Order: sequence, then C-alpha cells, then structure tokens
Amino acid sequence: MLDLNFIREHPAEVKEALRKLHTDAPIDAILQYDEERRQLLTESEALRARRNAVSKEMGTLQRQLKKAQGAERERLQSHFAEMREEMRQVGERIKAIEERINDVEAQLRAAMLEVPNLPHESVPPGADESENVVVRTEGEPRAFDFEPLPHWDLGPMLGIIDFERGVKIAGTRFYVLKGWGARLQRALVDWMLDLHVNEHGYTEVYPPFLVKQDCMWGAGQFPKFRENVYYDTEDDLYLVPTAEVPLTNLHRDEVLEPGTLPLYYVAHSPCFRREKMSAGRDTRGIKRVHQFDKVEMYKFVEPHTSYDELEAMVNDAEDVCRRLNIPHRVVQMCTGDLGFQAAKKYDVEMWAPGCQEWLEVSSISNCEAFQARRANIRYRPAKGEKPQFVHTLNGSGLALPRVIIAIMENYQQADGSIVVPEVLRPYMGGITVIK
RNA sequence: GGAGGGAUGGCCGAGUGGACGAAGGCGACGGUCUUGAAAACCGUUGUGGCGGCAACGUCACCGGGGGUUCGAAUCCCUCUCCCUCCGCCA
Repeated sequence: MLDLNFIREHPAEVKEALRKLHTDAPIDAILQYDEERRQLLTESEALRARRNAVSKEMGTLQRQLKKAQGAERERLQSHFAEMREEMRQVGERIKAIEERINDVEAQLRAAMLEVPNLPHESVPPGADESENVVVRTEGEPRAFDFEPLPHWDLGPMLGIIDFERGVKIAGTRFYVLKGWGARLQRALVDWMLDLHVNEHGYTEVYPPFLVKQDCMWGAGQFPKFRENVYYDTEDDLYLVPTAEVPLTNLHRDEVLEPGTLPLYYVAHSPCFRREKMSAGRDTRGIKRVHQFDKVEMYKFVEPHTSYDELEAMVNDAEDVCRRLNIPHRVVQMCTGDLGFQAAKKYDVEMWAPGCQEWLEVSSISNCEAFQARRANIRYRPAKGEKPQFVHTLNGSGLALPRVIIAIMENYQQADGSIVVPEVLRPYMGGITVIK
C-alpha cells in the first residue's frame, strides 16, 4: 500500500510511475474517495461535538431537576425535552453521515489495496522480462564430454523422482521424491538453514503454513494472486504460497521498540501454488509444480538501510550457489517485471545444462514500506518518537526443486549417476554419488 | 465437540447509563532534596483521524462488529481470543 498523503500531494508523479510499471490503478477514484471522506468526517465531527456538549448539559440539568420544585421544575423539564428532541435529530444525521463514511472508507481501502508498489529510481525501465538486466554472472558452465540429460530423464532413471505416482496420488504437476532424491531435498534444507543461521545472522522460524485471509492481504498476495492459492473455505484459511506470508505477518500490528531492528528471519516451508495463471507453461519435470519446499529469508529494517540490506540479501542467496559450485547469474527486474509488492527486485538464476536454461532459484525484493503499511508494522526510531513504518525485504534462499534440478543436471556423469556436491555430503550420510 | 469464566491504558486493577480518556497502584520520564545514589515529595506519562504554518482545537478508541438510548466502558445481540473442567487426539 502506498502512503495516501503521498498520492494526494503528488498524483501526477504516482500516475507517471504506474505508466512505467505498465499497469493501471484507480488513482482518480482514490483521490475522490479521500476528498469525500474528509468532508464527511469534518461534518460528522462537528455534529458529535455538539452532541457531546449538549449531553453534558443534560446530565447537569437532570441533577438539578431532582431538586427542583413547582414551576421551576416544569420549566427545566420542558427544556430537557426540547434538547432531547434536538439531539434525537442530530443523532439521526450523525448516523446517516457515518454510514456513508463507512461506505466511502471501505471503497477507499479497497482501491488502495489495488495499487502496486512504485519502482525505486534505480530500476531500469522496460515493458516486460525481456528488458531485465543481467547484473553479473559467476562460474563457468561445465564442459561436458557427453550430452547432458534433463532432470526429467535422470530422475526416473535413478529412481529418485517418480512422476507417474505423483500424478496418480494428486494429479498433474505433482511428483514424488524417493530415496536419495528425498534425502537430497532434506539435506539441502538443513544445510541452507544452517548456512543462513550460522554465517548470515538469520534467526530460524517455524511458522504456520495455513494463514488467515488478513495475512494474504498484508503480505500483498491479495488481491492479485487470489486465483493462485489453495484455501479452506470452511475455516477461511489459506495454504501459504511462500513462507514470506507468515513471516511478513509475524510483526503485524506491532510497534517495534528502539534497538529491535534489524530483524533477520529464515524459515523453511512447503509452498502451495495453483499455477492457474501459468497453465500450460513448463509442464515437464519439477520446475513448476503445485507443491514445493523453499527456504525463505526475510528482513525487517529501518528505511534508510533497506537498499544496503537488499544487496546483502542477494549476496546471501548467491553464497548458496557459490558453495554448491553451480554457475549462477543475477538479474535485475525492469519496471515492467517488478511484480506487485517490490520497489526493486533481483532474481538469482542457476544454469541447468540438461534443460538448457537459466532457472530462477531466488527472487529478492525490497518492498520498502509497502507490506508494512498493509500489515501495520511500525518501529519507534528512538524513545519517545512517533512510530514509523519499517521496510521489509524477502528473498528465497533458495527454492528447492529447482536447486535439485540444477544439482542433478550439473553434477551428472556419463552413466547417469550424480555426484553429491561436497558441502552436502555431511548431510547425506557421507555418500559421494547417487546412482 | 460439551459446560462454565473472562477481555479496561506499558503492566496490575476500580468503575451506580450523564462529573469518565477513564479512580488507585506499579513502571517509565522530568524536577525538588542529596557530594552521588536511594528514599521521600511534586509533576508528566497512550494511539490514530480531521482542521491549522503553528500554538492548538476537535473527534474516535475500555477485545472486534452491530443494536437500544437524547447520551454507553456500563444494557442487549453477535464474533474473536484467553482461562478452567469434561471428551477426543499426534
């Protein structure tokens, strides 16, 4: 959510920024609702002030009435009745105006929730992903003396990925990891969590994987990704599409006291996505599936530090690639590919020689105060000062089935076996090859 | 799932439909006293909206929402959460 004051004071700037994002949002409606809301508010408050004053008088009058006698009593009584009648009418007007205010506020809020975040000035302009910018590439693609196979061939050959049974159990885009495949995933999760906790300073979190609807709005998943989440209608609970959702909401409606920031969290969670919007894309293998595991990094920071924190988080994700010894590159999203929440975003991609493509294994965003405003997460800069919105950042560290793809395809040997990356061997019972 | 009990400021805790943004206490902050500290005493001590350059004014907020009333922390309905007991359960 953007700052309403900012929209009010710089409407042209906001509209220009939205043009760069190649999206649209109901800015004029927002301005109109805002104007009407403030007008109505002034009116109802004046009426309330009047009612408060008269009510006070009536209290005093009633006490006098108890002692009064004869004509004096009657005079007071009729005065009281007059006031009561006037206040009854004032009450009705207040009620009518406030109904209208509720209505306008609901529409204003709904419109505000539709507006995406605005891009940071350092974001390159561009219409879509074709105009993203490769910032750097690290690591040399391995030279094969045989034709490297894609993971959808290697997996079944080794008996570590079972596509047919996944489909039998849960339908298309589901899969089963078995034996060393399942173990490889568990090893990766453990190793990545240990890395971020021990060397990058994050605190491990085990959050709920089902969340209330508020959380989806707070993290900015709704309204845009409504179609893409699984949910339980009976209890109105939503399966998390990423641990970013519960992590964002960890400090919802809180004021963090001075000295608390920055907060770094890391959580492993399953992620559930219906992938409705991507129907028909990436149908082979485990690149795009309905259920996958991910290790997610999340930061709550003071605004003036958030862009340094973003670079640091990108580095934390790259560190995973480096230690696995898999070539990767960092891509900066252009304005047209920023998504809904981010002011600035990088993707980290691993090279997959089997399917011959760069696999997005991480997406790292600075959301600035966008999520903080939606979820009402503030901090107190110093004792006695007013609370302000924090900046939030999120990034995968990393997304699992894709890292498994990259390991399988990069570490495969001519006989179809897969060498276990050195850093993972302690987590794999010491084995060196999956065969 | 069943039966009861509860939710008031940073915390504890009072509150008869009008004097209540709310007693009292604790804590925190400022001050007096003191060489310094403690104690004692005095004072301050929430958030948000709207208007205003500002001082300030005004409105809202006693778990959330609705209702009754001229007027609600107080009465009614409803939801949520917490506690106790019973049942079930990894």
